[in-house]
Formats: sequence, structure tokens, C-alpha cells
Amino acid sequence: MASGAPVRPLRADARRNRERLLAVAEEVFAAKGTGASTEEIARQAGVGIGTVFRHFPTKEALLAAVFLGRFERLGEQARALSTAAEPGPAFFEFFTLVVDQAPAKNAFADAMEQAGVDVQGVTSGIAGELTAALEELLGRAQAVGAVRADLGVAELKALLVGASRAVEFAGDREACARTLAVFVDGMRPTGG
Amino acid sequence: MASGAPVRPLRADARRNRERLLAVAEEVFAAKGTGASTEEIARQAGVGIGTVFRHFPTKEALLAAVFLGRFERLGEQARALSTAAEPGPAFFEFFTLVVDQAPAKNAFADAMEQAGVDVQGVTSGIAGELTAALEELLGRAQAVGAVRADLGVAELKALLVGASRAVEFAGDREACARTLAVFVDGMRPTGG
DNA sequence: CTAGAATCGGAGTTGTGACTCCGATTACAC
DNA sequence: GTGTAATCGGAGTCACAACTCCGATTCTAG
Repeated sequence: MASGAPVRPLRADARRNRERLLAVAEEVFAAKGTGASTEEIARQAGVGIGTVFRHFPTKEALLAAVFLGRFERLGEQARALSTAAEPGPAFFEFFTLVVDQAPAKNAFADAMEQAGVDVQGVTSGIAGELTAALEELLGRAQAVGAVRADLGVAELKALLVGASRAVEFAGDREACARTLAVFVDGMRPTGG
Repeated sequence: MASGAPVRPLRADARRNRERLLAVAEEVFAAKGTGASTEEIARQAGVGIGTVFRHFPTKEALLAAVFLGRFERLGEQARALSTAAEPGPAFFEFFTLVVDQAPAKNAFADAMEQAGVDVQGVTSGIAGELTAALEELLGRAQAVGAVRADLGVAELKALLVGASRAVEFAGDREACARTLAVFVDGMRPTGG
């Protein structure tokens, strides 16, 4: 199960390059979509193409690494908010938070769909943690009656993706706010 | 403004091929995304690549033609429903209708964003009609108090795109229904 | 039926982007 | 400081997809 190779720590310059590449890739993919070329990323990171492929054997691997990082951070945020005193506001804060980071999140959905990659597979470990954190956050909010009871984590994920798309499409800030309000109100319990 | 060339009617076989291409392209783009190759479309339509490019000088033009057709049909459906006796149910029926046709609709959003094409420009005429029909449909539903008053056509479009994405992501039919319910309830008037 | 124009088909061109390879360079142990 | 193994850089390869071109084919007017 656990991989056999002991993986000695990377040389300092290699580690720097790897981190820089991840940061730049996240930015570029968010800005230009997942169709952005690896050459573009290499150039912006100030390294050669060879270096990109040394660290990430395929473009898909690079994408996966970027999304894994994003998932990790989302999971942390969700966990942090899931211990908040008021589960209701915490839940909606998280929702808004994710949607505000929409561009990168959409790049994620795009990539996974287009590449035909198995989302559950590639990101299984981290995604599992994220799912658990979402479950906690959602469950608590439902327990205090802040969120309708007929929603599960699957629906929540779908709504996160949909909301990200929607606000990206809405344009100006006020339209975004009104659009987001529909999601928020729609997730509240029906009929009081 | 009106173009000068009198455009003589196409030869019978040419018109057949053109229609067949549009139909096949819509299917293929919906199934495999807008990244599907023109060769694939030509093959499935049973024509040569040359024929595709004779009718649609670029791939982008083919995409635009497909979406124009879709917009046209949506506009018709919206217009038909906008004269219904009960504006509220008519509005929500239209919303559901569009979302059920999600795949193709998403292909639209993808293409326009990725290609960097000006949506308003390419589809201006038809999109204008669609917008007008949406406005009518929305306005009537709001007038009878079936839909919250703070939504405009821009928000409605964003919600249509977002909902399409969301249900596409949701997976099984029941999750889709619960997800859609969030949209529907969220668009209803608040506190009333 | 025939002439001739419109249309078709698909091999070939061109451009782009993922990925490889290996000599040059650099970090680290001693 | 020096040896050496890890890392870097980027020219070159390969595959694929958009688009062109022109001889072959098909439609239609007469």
C-alpha cells in the first residue's frame, strides 16, 4: 500500500522551483483556463520546459497537483469554520468564500470533465477529507435549522460548482450578490 | 445594413449536408465537449472535411451556428410560455426545461468563454430576441408575485448557466431534483 | 441528355502543444 | 575547495487538429 521508495528530500533549488511552478500554474490556469500551455507556465515561472516536466511528468499531473492544493486549503477552511459557535452563519460564510474563489474552482471542474479524469480517484485522499469537512459543516448547520434538511454533500458540491459558474457569468458585483442571494435563500429551510 | 449579395438558394444536396452537419455537430459537441474535432463531426455526418469547411469557414463559425440554433429554439419556447395563463408555473417550467437540456447549453458557455468570443456580438440578433422573451417571462412571473422582484434578466441568465452546471455535476436524478429545488425556492419571493 | 456550374472529398499544409534527451550547471557532502 | 550526483534548460521530436486546394462527382437548367 504505502510506496516503498524512501524519497530523499529535494535539493533546495528543486523545492523552490516546484513551489514556484505550482503557484504560477494556479494563477495561469485560473486566468487563461486549463488550455494554457506548459510553455507559458514555464516562462512565467522563469524556468525551462524541462524543469516543468521533471517535477510533473504530464500536464495532467500538474493540474492534479494544483487542484489537490486547492482542495487541501478548502478542507482546512471548512474544518476551521465547522467548529464555529454559530453553525448557520459559518456554513454560509464558507459557501460565499468558495464562490468568491470561483475562477480556479471552475478550472478544476473543467479540467476533470474534459480530461475524463476520475475525480474521486485522482484526488481521493484529499477529496475525502474535504468531503468529511463539508459533511460536518453542513450537518451542524442543518442541526440548528439554518439549512434545509433535504440536502446532502453531493447536492452541496453541485451547488458550489453551479454557484461558482453563475457568479462568474453574472458580471458586475451587484448582479453577483443578487445571484448569490438566490442560492443562500434557496438553501434555507422551506416554510419557516 | 442588410447585406448586398442576393444569396441564391443552395443546391438541394448542399442544403441537406448543411442541416445534417448542424444536427451532428450539436450532438457531438454536447457529448464530447467543444474540443471535439471537425474530422469527428465530418465522419459522423458522413461527409468529407472539405464539406464542413465549405459550409462553415472556421470551427468557431460552426459552433456559433449551432448555438444560434439553440438560442432560437429557446427563444421560441420562452415566447410560447410567456403567454400562458399562469405566469408563475410557466416561468418555472421554462427554467426546468432549459436545465434539462443542460449539456448543450454548457457547451455553449464553455465555447464562448474559451474562444474569447463576444457573446453579445456573435449572437446579437437572436440573443436579443431571447433576452426579450426572458424579460417578458420573468416580468410576468414577478408581476403576479411568483418570483422575487430583485432579479433581472442578467441574474436569470447567470442562474440558468449555474443551474445547468449544477445538475450536470449532481449525478443521479434525485440529487438533481433536490439541487434544482434550491434554485426554484431561492427565486421565490422572500418572507412571503 | 448534355453542358457546365456548384459541390464534394480527402490528401496535404501549417501551426501548436505535449513531451524527450542530454550537455551544461549547480547544490551539497566531505 | 573539490567531486559528484541532482537538477536545469531548451532545442528537437511527435502527434494531432484546423484549414487549403483541386481533381472528381453530382445536381439542374435547357
